[in-house]
Amino acid sequence: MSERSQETDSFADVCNQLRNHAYKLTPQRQTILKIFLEQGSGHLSAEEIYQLVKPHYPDIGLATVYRTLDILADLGILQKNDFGDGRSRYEFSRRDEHHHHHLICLRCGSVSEFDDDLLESLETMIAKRNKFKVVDHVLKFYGYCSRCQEELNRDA
Amino acid sequence: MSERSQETDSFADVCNQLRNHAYKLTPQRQTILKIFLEQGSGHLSAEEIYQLVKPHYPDIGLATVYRTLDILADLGILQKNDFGDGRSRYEFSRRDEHHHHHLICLRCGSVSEFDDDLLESLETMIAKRNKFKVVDHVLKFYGYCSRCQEELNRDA
DNA sequence: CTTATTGCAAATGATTTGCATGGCG
DNA sequence: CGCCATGCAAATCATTTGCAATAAG
Repeated sequence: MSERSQETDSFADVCNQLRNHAYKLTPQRQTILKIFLEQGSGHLSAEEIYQLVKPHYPDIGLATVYRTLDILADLGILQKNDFGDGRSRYEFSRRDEHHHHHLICLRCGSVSEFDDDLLESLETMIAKRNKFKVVDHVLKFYGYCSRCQEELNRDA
Repeated sequence: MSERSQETDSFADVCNQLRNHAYKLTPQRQTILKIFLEQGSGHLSAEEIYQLVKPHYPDIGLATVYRTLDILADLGILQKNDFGDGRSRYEFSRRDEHHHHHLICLRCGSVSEFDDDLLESLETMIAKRNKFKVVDHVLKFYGYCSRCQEELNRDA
């Protein structure tokens, strides 16, 4: 229940952001947005989003998906990630939410998330030490998720 | 003086690594290797390496450069980086040297490096907390280098 | 000798772009 | 109504691959 109203709020919210930036509120853009609000957790590629949108809006072009993702990422509504599989992956990023980082499994490719408190102090220290003004950071850990660790032990 | 002998050692060292893995020591591979040992510090793209090799070995093909970079990165002799400019960038990575991370300037594109002591403990903690076995990590800070900060203040 | 390696050209795969048409504000 | 947005197809761009010729061990 609280989930639904939260989703609705987010949707209206993003629509306003688009309007404020003089972007038109086309059905294609709305559909893509809804996909993210419904999925919530996934790290979707452009092609995956394209496939998910098609049932709702069959005439959409892949180029439109790319153009929309660009806009949403520029506005900070989506986070564009590179997990090293050759395509960009997008996830919904609630405003004001401090962005998280990723644990990428080298065996099954699953991606999980973690928040960083410690990284804050590391960032401050490094910025000071190098006279470098940090505006964003990316932290990824590659390794094996717990499930894959078990399966590897079993096979060995 | 100590620099030259160090370079020579590194060269012989890498040649041995190739031999140990049953890779042939072709002149193309040797030339590419020397480029890295001479440059030392740069973060070179495949195309840039190709251009640097050509004067020494005009008939080399770009595909060979890519293939060689793959091998050297697999052996841990080179570190393959993604700085978000759409091409991979390689740097020489002395064996036994704990790999460093990057400060990427959003204005001038310069890349500087820093080492991480604190990240170690962060890694341990996160691994424990998430039952995730970490084998590698990537940490990048995006922001403005000291030079660009000055220039931005001047212009403003 | 024997097989890994090479150069070339063609293939790939994600993303971008030109352009005429269509639709939001 | 004007101009942004769209769909389509063609263009890009980095990287990969098939293949016959070549060379390292």
